[in-house]
Amino acid sequence: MRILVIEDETKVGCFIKRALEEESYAVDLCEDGAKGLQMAFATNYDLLIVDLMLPSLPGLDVLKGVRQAKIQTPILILTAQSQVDQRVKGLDAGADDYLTKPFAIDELLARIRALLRRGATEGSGVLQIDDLVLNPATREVTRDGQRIDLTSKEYALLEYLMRHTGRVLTRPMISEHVWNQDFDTFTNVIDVYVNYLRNKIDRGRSKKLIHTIRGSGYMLKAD
Amino acid sequence: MRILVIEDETKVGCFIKRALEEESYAVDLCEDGAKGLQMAFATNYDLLIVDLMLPSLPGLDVLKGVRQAKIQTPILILTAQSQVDQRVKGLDAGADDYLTKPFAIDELLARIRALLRRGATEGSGVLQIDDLVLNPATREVTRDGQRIDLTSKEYALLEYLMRHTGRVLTRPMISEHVWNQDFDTFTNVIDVYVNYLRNKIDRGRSKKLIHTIRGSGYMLKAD
DNA sequence: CTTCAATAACGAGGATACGCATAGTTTTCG
DNA sequence: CGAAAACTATGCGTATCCTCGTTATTGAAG
Repeated sequence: MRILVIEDETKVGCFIKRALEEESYAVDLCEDGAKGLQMAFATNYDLLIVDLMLPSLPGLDVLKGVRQAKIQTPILILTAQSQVDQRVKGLDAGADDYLTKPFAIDELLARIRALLRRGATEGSGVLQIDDLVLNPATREVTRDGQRIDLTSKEYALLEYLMRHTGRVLTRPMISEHVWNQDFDTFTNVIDVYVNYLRNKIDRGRSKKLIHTIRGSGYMLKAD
Repeated sequence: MRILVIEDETKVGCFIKRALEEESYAVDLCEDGAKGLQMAFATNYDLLIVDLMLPSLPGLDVLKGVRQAKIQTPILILTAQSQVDQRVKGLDAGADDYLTKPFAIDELLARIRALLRRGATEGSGVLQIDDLVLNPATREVTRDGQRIDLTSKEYALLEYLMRHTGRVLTRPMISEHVWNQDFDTFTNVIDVYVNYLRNKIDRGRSKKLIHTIRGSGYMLKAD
């Protein structure tokens, strides 16, 4: 999952970035509103986090700009305690949720999970394909009730696959959302990690969930 | 589907080419505006992707040249972040859509699908003839609800046929759009692949969809 | 109706590129 | 510093692609 953070306070921004990366999200940080808006156009993010107090361009305008461009990406806004009216305007302008500064990092992570969840299984909170269950809140993965331990990258890859079940995902797409690179470096990292996942998830099972689409990419599917 | 990419930055160009080829498009890459214009005249492309910043000939002139020649091929332009006015001029000059660099590859792919879709079933997103359904987003093909597995080339061929249902498609036409060769080397690859498709799609069915037009080529049709 | 040439369909097999597996190397982090 | 994770490098097996040669079909001419 790839997230853009637009936050001018360097300290806060870096803190958020680090926290999110520890949760296996791919994170881009931007300290300038105008530039952030461009980045939002340029890249297909899964979530935007926008501080409403920004220097060059007010956060509210970033919001409007994104929504005018018909980009449906969920947006979480950050406001100061005092800016109650700002918050309301933000939600009116198309934000999906808000958080007042200062906030607890756990609170932020919980809201993010909630927002990302919307596009997926809708409601339940866990992602599920056949007997494979992934719980983003606890980062716990089970198959047939049995616990499966994954490394950070393995988890990030699986989550991306599960959020796009039944669709063919090309290597460039995976590279963008799970790794943080826009341009291909001609490596086989993705192949290797798909292999790791297979060993932990499909190895020894009759029903395979990870399928390769030769010449195209990979797909997660029950049938 | 055959796509011409006019992009002077070798790295970006190669990346786009690879990504498109993974989606089973036939791709020509050209790093020079003047030459690209010639290629656009010479070959009947399904889509043009043009970078507006080119060395020899400005991308805008390529655009104008193509449109002056009454070529209706959809055009997608690439612009840098700063060139907002360029983008507007581009759209005025006949471009159908734009993308600012850097961009997300799946954003590009989505736009391409949208542009190619226009000429077809218009809107729904899936191509359908009788009980044969092809979904370009998932690259999934079904007949009578039953899943059909196709290789990359088989899929590319079928998509081309389905986008031109009811029209006679000559071998040179097929060769140009599905394979990457302008001039046939007197092989029978096409015949062979039509045969493969028949085995998977028409074999054992009373209603045949793939028809041979002796002396001309092939046609996909329900009747 | 038969014959014949042109065209298309089909089957078999070889070359190649793709993806998998495994082992080795670098990096991160406690 | 050591262990785990992230990444790179490489060889191998095979699905896919394509060629080639043979068989079947078609349509026109006799």
